[in-house]
Amino acid sequence: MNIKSTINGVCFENSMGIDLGLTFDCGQCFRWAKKDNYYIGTAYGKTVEISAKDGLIYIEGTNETDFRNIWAKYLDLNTNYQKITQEISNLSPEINQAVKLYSGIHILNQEPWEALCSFIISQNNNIPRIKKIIESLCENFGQKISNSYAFPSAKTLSRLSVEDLSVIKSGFRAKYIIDAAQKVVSDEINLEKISKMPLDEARKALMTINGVGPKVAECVLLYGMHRLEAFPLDVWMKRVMETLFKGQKPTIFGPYAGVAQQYLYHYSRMNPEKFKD
DNA sequence: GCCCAGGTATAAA
DNA sequence: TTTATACATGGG
Repeated sequence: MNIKSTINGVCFENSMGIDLGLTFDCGQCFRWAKKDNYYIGTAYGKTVEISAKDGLIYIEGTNETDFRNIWAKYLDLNTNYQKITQEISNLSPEINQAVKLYSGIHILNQEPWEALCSFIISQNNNIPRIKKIIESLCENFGQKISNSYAFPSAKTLSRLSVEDLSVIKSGFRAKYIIDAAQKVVSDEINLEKISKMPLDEARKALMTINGVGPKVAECVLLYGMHRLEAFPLDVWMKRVMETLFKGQKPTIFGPYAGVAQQYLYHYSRMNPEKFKD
């Protein structure tokens, strides 16, 4: 990829066609805030501002080294999404339409621990409040980095009590966060190893954490471990379509099809009439 | 007040 | 194995 340094960051041609709004606001991540003409967010302990203009993507607050080591991977800039979306398009007219509308979504490479915590917090919750709780978690227990806060480590959170966590108002989820942190610190849960396990084994391991069920496990695998390859796309798609046509939300996440899932999620929200019986 | 939110643990059928 | 209910909190 051809990148250039700017005064306080880098810029590069948006040849992969990433759509920042769709990518950051589709529900896969919770720490990006939309400003006037850019998104500001924190990942891997670094805060940056990302914007798109005239076919270029600008990342402010970074350098070429961090771009290559962190942001190119985080934003999944080296995956051929155009090829994926073509495959998806052939599956059905609905998917084809959805792909047209939402073809700039990238599945991010988020940190496994952050994804695990975030999706524990997401259960029986809504996105604005999920974001608030996570921001509060970072402000109260994360390391300060300039004007922002890193996501707190498992080690930090493992020492907290439910009362300590009451400041973030996560409700009944507090005990789950602490259990996850303690299992990670004791190495009973090794996210690095789990990320390389066969899918069913990995899912089983994640679900030994109190408060992690099939849905949270899928989100961690998909968004925190980038296990996009693990499900056959057609099998997953069938599940989602069946769920949608039953009038329910697609609550089980998939593969590589995470891409398609995101399309479908948006598509079903934007065109609810098409998904009524 | 009542209902719901990208669910899960628990008890009971 | 499948089905009902509570769970903390805040917004509509």
